[in-house]
Amino acid sequence: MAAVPGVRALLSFHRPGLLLDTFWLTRAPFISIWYHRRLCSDTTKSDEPKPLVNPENKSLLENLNLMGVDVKMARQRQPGVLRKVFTNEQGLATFLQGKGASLKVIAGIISRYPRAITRSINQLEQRWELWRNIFQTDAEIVSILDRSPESFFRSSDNGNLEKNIAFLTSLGLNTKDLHRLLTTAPRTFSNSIELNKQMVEFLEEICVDLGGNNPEQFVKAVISRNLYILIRSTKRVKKNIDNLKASLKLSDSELLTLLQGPGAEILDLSNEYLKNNFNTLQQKMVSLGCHEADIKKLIVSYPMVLYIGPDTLSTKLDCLLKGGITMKQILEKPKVLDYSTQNIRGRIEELQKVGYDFQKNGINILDSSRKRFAAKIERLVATPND
DNA sequence: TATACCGGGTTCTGCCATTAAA
DNA sequence: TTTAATGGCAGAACCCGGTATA
Repeated sequence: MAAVPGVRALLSFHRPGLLLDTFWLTRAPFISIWYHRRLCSDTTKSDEPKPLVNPENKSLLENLNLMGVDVKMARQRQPGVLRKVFTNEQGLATFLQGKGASLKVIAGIISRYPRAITRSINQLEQRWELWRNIFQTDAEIVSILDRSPESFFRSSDNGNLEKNIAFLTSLGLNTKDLHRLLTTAPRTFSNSIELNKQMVEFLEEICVDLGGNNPEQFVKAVISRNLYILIRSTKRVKKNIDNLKASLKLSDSELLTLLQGPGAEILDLSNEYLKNNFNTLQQKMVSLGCHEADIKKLIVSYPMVLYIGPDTLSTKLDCLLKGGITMKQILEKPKVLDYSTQNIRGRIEELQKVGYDFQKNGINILDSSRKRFAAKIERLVATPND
């Protein structure tokens, strides 16, 4: 009976859709030896206790080692793959090399997502072609695979991928949007089509519930503003929306405007993180003499303030206040919080050197690109009274 | 010409748990 | 029982420049 897995594996070898096309290129020389050894050992040592799991495939390990794969990492990630009899590591390597991937990149991909070596050449070629509908070059795809191998290899269901592309296009997302989506959140395309549909339907419902009359446009706006939304659960997004509504005491129309505007950007944050950040911000602002209306105003006009971690936000606010800027000014121009504390501190110091008066001239100067800021400083030095 | 407003670009994977399939 | 496929989670900002307007 112990020989059955080996026999089954050999029988399955003749089933369509398996790795026939490349297998003989990879370890064909090993198979007869392996099969013989497996049958002999299984029949002659039947008294010995059966191992709990199949042993690792030694020739596969040798191959992976030769390819520079971090076998220890691969074992930790997906141990089952190392026990497989039929794999396609050489085929995968040849395929990826043909697309311009270096040996180091290929080794990195297999180390981090070993299941990649179970994909057949046909599957790889089909999937690559589908991605190429969105990307201009192979190099772009290679760089994403290098960054996130799981996104490309986790599913072998190319039909699902094709349906996803069609579905996302049907939402009114153009090639540029799809490109951004696949570059930024490639996992979206490995989601089951049902999961993506679920999120889209959920967002449409939110829009309608809030009195919106263009749910399609709402969905497009949210996805376009937050490319990570489709790789989050509806549970998470719903809880964030509920929390925002309750904490800020927003009317339906205010919430709708917020969500399809800048508020979309914070919907994918973890529920606890968003809640904690809100509480910390509230405490900090109250301690600075702000009222509930100020807090609401700040979050509605600049929701990204809730994206900033508690320590960073506190340090940043202190830095601005210490530099002579008032809370009222920050509430008027919250975008200044976009910039790093280090950047703000440096700019305040430079402006103080040239005698810049924040009360008289405002704080907009802090919210400008490096180039524009430098040009402004030059002008201030040339004409100090400006 | 300088400033204000606003939106876009960058990047966000790696792991674990659960379910389905073999 | 094992493996494959899939869902879900934690983590946590900064900068630039086009265009409208004063």
